Amino acid sequence: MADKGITSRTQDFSQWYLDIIERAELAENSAVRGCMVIKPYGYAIWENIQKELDRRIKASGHKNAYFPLLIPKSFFTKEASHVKGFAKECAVVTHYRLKESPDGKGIVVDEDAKLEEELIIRPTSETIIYDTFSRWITSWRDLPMKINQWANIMRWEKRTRPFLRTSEFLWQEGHTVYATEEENIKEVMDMLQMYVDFARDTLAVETYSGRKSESEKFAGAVNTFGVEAMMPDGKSLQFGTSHDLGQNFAKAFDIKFADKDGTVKTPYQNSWGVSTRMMGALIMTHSDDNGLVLPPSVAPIKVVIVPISKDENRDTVMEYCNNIVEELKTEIEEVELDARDFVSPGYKFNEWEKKGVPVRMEIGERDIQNGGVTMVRRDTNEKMFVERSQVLEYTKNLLNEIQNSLLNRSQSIIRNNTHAVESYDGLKTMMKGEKGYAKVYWCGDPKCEESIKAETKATTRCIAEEDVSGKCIYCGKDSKEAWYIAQSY
RNA sequence: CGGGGUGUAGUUCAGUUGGCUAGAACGCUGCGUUUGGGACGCAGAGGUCGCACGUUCAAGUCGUGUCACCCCGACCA
Repeated sequence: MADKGITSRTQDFSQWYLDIIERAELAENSAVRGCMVIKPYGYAIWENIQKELDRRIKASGHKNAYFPLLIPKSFFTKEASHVKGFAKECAVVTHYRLKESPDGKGIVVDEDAKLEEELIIRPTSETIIYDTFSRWITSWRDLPMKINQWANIMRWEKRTRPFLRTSEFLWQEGHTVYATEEENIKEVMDMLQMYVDFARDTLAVETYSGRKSESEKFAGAVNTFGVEAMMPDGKSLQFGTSHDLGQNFAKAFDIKFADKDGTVKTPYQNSWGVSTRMMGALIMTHSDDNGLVLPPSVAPIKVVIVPISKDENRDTVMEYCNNIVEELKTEIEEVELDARDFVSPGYKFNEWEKKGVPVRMEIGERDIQNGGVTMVRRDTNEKMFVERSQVLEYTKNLLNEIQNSLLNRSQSIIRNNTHAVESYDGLKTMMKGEKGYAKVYWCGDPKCEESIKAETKATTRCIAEEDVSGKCIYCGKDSKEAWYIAQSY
């Protein structure tokens, strides 16, 4: 079941992984660790993800905007629990100028150019956006205010892992302001569901979603709801969150509006985001020992055609291939003809497998004589011969079939790795072995949660069921809630 | 911040009790032969052995210091 190989590959930089990203080498003595360069092929995957997410976000009524990278320290400290949650992982800008070193060796910070107030490189943008909102919002007519930002952010994590926790990462953060609590909470849940649907339909990743515990919630939020995916090694990956901010930030940033009844009121807010981390979920969920496996919906190249020819018949083969490319492109944009004649077909097969292209066509003299093409699907490595006249129709169906099949596999992984656990000993055994999600009763006491974490490394991921009755797995007291708990990234 | 480890070619690494002009594989460049699962031959380019100081006739190798990175923890909306 668990493929430890895939997981370990996301933690080091093996060869095939280097097709997508590489470790940033910023400088010989740079203290910046855990930044990554996203290569063109990797970025193309991200762009496909962005495109579909952006469509869904706009469909929910949000408009894209952009706010500054640098946040004055004073903004940052306005909401008490927010600053407490992020303070330990912030990069701080203190100066605005360099100068030649007095000893003539290189460049040093000009101490005369010290900023009066330090600037924080955004670890998230609530504070700078809400400072702006306080000026944008004056009347009930300005609400709801629905804004989304695509940006990079920086968190100085003590330990980084490629994709899963990098110092700098790309994300999308949505910020909404409502006049009423009901509207606000509805959207918190709607956006959570949007992420669940996106993961399922586009990434072919099945998830659990629901409310987070007090200790796991966003710094400054009333409630946080998370989306969790199961990785092949039995650990859970949180790849999206939706926060009910209540009036916490509105009060801290003095966001007010005059309502229809003439009184001045404080609005309600929510925020939600997903990051390049979900590319980690995508890679770990689907890939195998031969490299990436990409769902067609996000694959930069959906079909690759590898011509197999010798000098004598190159023209014939290429003409046949070009003809097929032309036909495919009428309905499938992402088709690539690998016309390089300086690498062997075997090399190409391997290379496109590493890159996770869903469908490969191998076309040589033999196929032409048989009146068709050889097709190979990446997810199962199954080879098939398809009549020339059927190629377009067959390819479209095959791409759908691959998308569905990857989702089915993800669904069985999450299902097969979820177990209702009654006894604490059972939980300990599970977390030492196969891991996965334990569905347990928990009384809600943070002390039980903390002890479970200390003894099993498992944390509460999200609530599984409310209004049920059972006994807390740790203390045995009455519990009305079942929770998914797991070790996590 | 604790524990462990590593710094030698673009990459991964070898380099013996200190000893000759510092090596291999992959990658890269050129020419030729190849091409249905990571082709082969020949010729080439490529190194301040992390840095500093020390011991020695002699240091990639030993010592001290320093810097950087990796792994395991702790931490992580």
